Amino acid sequence: MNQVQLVKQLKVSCEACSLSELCLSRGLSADQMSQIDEFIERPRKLESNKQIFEPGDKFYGFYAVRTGGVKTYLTKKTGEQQILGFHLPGEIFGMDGMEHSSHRCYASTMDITSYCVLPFERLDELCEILPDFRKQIYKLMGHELNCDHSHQLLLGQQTAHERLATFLLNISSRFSHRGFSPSSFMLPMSRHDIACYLGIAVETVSRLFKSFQEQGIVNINRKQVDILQMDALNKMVANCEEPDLD
Amino acid sequence: MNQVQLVKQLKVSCEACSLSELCLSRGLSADQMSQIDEFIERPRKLESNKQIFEPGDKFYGFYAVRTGGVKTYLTKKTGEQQILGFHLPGEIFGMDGMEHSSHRCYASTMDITSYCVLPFERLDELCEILPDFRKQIYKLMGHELNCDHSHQLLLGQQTAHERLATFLLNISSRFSHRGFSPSSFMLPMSRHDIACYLGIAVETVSRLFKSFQEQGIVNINRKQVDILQMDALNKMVANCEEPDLD
DNA sequence: CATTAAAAATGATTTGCATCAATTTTAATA
DNA sequence: TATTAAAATTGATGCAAATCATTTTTAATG
Repeated sequence: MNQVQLVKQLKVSCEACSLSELCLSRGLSADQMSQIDEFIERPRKLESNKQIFEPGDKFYGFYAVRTGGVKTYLTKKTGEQQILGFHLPGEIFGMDGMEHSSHRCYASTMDITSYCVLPFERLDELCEILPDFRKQIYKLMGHELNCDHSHQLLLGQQTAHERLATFLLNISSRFSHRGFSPSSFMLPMSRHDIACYLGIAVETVSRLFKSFQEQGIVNINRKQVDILQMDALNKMVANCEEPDLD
Repeated sequence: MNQVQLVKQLKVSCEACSLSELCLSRGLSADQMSQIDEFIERPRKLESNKQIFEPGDKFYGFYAVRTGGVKTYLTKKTGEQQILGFHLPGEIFGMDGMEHSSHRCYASTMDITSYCVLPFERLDELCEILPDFRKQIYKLMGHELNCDHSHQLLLGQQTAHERLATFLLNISSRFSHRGFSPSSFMLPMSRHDIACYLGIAVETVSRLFKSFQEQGIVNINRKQVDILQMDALNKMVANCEEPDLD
């Protein structure tokens, strides 16, 4: 392989990225997409359990997960962490830094992970000149807020088994949107992380997975999840949800 | 009073508004502020317990509380509500509608309340031409996210008395920023709403208020709160917080 | 001011889940 | 492949806070 080809391979391209339908460039024209391409840095790669940023770190921009998985979280002084969100390929995180130009939470990889960095100043410039892109950014922020709101409902009002069912359906739906099976997938996070996201104890996660399996609702082997009765899960969360809109 | 004066009085003005230091116009020049003035509608007034919007309602824009108080919330089908946030004078709500151009949560008044409506299309136009204003909007959205994150930490990891102490300190600090006493104020919301915000039972709120009072930490009479030992409250939440940044 | 309904407070009881403690399984590393 | 540490599971026990039931207080209305 010659020099030119190598450089080409290293150069990021949203146009070529298999995640372009999910990520920032969603709904943009090829022309607009190439404008984003111009400033996106070469993807960075980290192994599992590495920190991407922590509270106080300067806000550099948004982060887009390409492969692997990232968790964002807050901690109590006693060490317990509350996981705010799991971020799968094609998803964006880091918006917590917008308020003070410095981050307020931690972000760590949960697996070997590669991600793109989208410098905020460049995004802002695009916002100035591309109304469509601006709308995309608004939408993204609204989405983030709505995810947090659902999480608040879960943490404040749902029982442990409702929480776990909600979690499985949420991950399933996100895999499904990326074109993968909604009923068979690998969880990128540990039991401990699931517990910290759901606000329950690890032991409870174990026991509930076992219980779901005994009821024939799922098959769970380590991180491999097979949902056998999607309706049973849906029924379990039926009382927790708002009716579907638009 | 003649016709002209009457019209002038009805006309909203961010410049003249006593909340301008808190609300959207924060940090803008007088010139820029007058640009906002041009599209803000006459404030609307509602009595207590009236709905401003509900899930599915078209997203018209942001809302700024002038007087009174507003709660935003989600509900389970069984009726329980999870309050997502309380919105006091000078604060903004309604950003949940940005994702789908329709709201995802409910917003209701908790008191006689007047509020301004900020049409989103107009805000967006200002974003296009005023980089400073755009930054203000980003900051606002980041703030909203960070509030939600703190709330997630509270709901997922804090005990009932930590939650109530956090709540009192949070309200205190917000009143304080508006120039009111941090240690003596009227709560705009009912015990039930406090419970729904904190993810605990109303009875628990009553009992904890009583317990705090017996310890001489606060004096609570109906909705009037007097904080006697701010340090005691701070100590109570000491393990829950991240170190202060910037 | 009397009547009624809603909100808040108080007490008794229950329970879902945490916590504690101990194994078992899986993964990491020499 | 053996050794070790971390992750996950399983069981026993305790408790914080929910739930249920009742009373008291406050606010609303004729």
